Amino acid sequence: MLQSANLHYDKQINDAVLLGSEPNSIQELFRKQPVERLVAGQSLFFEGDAAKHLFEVVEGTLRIFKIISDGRRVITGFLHAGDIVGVSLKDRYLYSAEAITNTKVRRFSRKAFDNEVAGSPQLRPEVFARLCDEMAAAQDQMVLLSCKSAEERICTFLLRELLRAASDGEVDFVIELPMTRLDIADYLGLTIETVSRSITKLTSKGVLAPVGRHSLRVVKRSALVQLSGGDDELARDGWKLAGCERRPRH
Amino acid sequence: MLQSANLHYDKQINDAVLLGSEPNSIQELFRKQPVERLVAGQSLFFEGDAAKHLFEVVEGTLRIFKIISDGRRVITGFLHAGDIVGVSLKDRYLYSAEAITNTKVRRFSRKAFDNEVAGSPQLRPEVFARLCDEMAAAQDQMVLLSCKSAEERICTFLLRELLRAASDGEVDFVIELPMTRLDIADYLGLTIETVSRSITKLTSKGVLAPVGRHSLRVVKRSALVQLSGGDDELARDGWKLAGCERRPRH
DNA sequence: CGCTCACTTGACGTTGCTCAAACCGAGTGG
DNA sequence: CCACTCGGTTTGAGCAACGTCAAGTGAGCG
Repeated sequence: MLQSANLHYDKQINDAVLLGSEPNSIQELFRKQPVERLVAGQSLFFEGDAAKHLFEVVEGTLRIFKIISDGRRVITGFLHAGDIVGVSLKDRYLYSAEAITNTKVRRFSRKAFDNEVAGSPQLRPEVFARLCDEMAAAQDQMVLLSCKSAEERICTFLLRELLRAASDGEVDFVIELPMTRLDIADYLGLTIETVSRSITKLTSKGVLAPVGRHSLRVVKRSALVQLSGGDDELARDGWKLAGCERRPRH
Repeated sequence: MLQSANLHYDKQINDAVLLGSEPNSIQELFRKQPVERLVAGQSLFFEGDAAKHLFEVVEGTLRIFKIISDGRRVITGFLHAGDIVGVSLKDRYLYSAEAITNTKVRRFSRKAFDNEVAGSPQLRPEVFARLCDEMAAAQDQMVLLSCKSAEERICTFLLRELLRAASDGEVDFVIELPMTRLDIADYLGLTIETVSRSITKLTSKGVLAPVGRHSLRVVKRSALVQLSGGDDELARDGWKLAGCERRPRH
C-alpha cells in the first residue's frame, strides 16, 4: 500500500541521522526532511499498514479516520500545519490519513524517531506532552459524542476551529472549513443534512454569517459558547460546578 | 480535596526510591507500595486536582468520568485489577475516579514515577505501550459513540468485558458487571432505560442469560459479535473491507 | 452550455429519550 | 417472620431529535 505515485520521495530520507546538532524540539527533527506534496483526496497511509513513518504537516489539512466493517466512516480528527501524526502508534497505523486540501508534509522514520527520542532527555517531555494533548482531545471528543445534541456538537466544533485559528494568529472571526459537510458529519457523528440544517439555523439566528463557500464568520462568539454546552477546551481552569443534578439530554 | 478519610496512607510513600534493584516493569514499581482500600462509592481523586500520584488497581473496579457544566456525567472508562491510572496526565487530572466496588489500589508519586521512567530504558517502552493502548481504546470508544446503535453499543461493551474476563483466565462465558446500569449508560452514551431494554431484548433472543444480580452469561458469543457491528478490538488483524459504500446508520 | 458535485431544503419515519409506574432484592426494624 | 423502605431496575406509552429519502439549488469546470 501507499504507492506514493506522485510523492517526491525517493532519496535516503529514512536514515536521517542529524550528526552534531542535538535537536531539542520535535519540529527541529523534521526540519531537515524534504517536503512531500499530497493533492486533495490523496491518501498518506492506511489503517493497518505497518507504521514505518511519522509525519509533520507543513501546510494544508488532513483527515484521519477509520472505516468500520459495514462501510461507515468515522473521522477521529483533522490535522493542520504544525501537527505531528503517528506519535501514539506502535507497529501499525490505527487509522487512515488522507489529504483534504493540497498538503505538504515531512516524513520521519519511526525507528529513527524512536532512537532520537530515546537518546534525548530534551525530546521526551515534548513527545509525552503531545501524547497527553492527544489523549485530552480524544476525551473531549468522547464527551461531545456521548451527550451533546447536534447543535451543541456544531458549536463546539466551530469554537475549536476558531480557537485554533486564533492561536495561529488569525485575528478576525472567520473560520476556514476546508473539509466537506460529509467530513464534518463523520467527525461529529451526524449526517450531512443535520450539519447543514444546524449551520443554517445558526446563521438565521445571527450567530454565524456565511463567507464564501468554505468559510464562516462568527458574529456572536458568546452565543456560540452558550450553545456549545460549554464544558471543555475553552475554560480548562474554572472547576466550579457544585450541584451535580442531571439535566435532560437535549 | 481527596481527604482520604479512611485511607491507610500515612507513611513515607511518596519518596519510595527503590535502592539497588532497577525495576524493569511498571508493576514491579508499584509492588513495594502499601495497599490502600476504598469502599464502594469512594472517590480516589477529582478532575482538576493536581495530579500528584499514579495508581495501580490491585483489586476491584473504578469508574473514571467527567462532569460537564450542566451536570451530565460521561464515564470515559472503567479500571480493573492490573490497570494503571494516570499515565497520560500532565499536571492535573483530566477526570475524576471513584470506586465502584470495594477496591484496593497502590499509589506512586508522579514525580518519582517520572524519575524512574526517565532513568530506565526498560520502563520507557512499557509506559509508551500503555499510552498507545489507552489511545487505541479511546479511538474505539469514539467509533462506538459516533455511529453505533444502542444494541451495537451494548454488544460491543459486553464483548469487551468478556474478552477482559477471558484474558484474566476466566474460562466460562460469565461476565461480572459490578457497575450499575447508570454507569453503563453514561459510558455508552445511552439512558438506563435503553440499556435495560437492550439487555432484555438480548436475553429474550437467547443471546444472553441472567446470572444473579450482577452477572450475565453469554450464550451465543457469535451472535454478540454479529450484533456488535464488529469492527474493532476483536479482530485487530483482518483488514479486508473492500467495498466502501455507506450503510444506513441503524 | 450543460455536466457534476457539494450543499440545501422538505416530508416522513424510526430510534432512543422522557416521564411515569410497577417491580424486586436487600436491608432494617417491629 | 413479616412489613416496610429504599435503591436499582424493568416495563410501558408518548414524543422529539435526528436519520432517511427525495427533490431542488448553485457553484465550478470542461
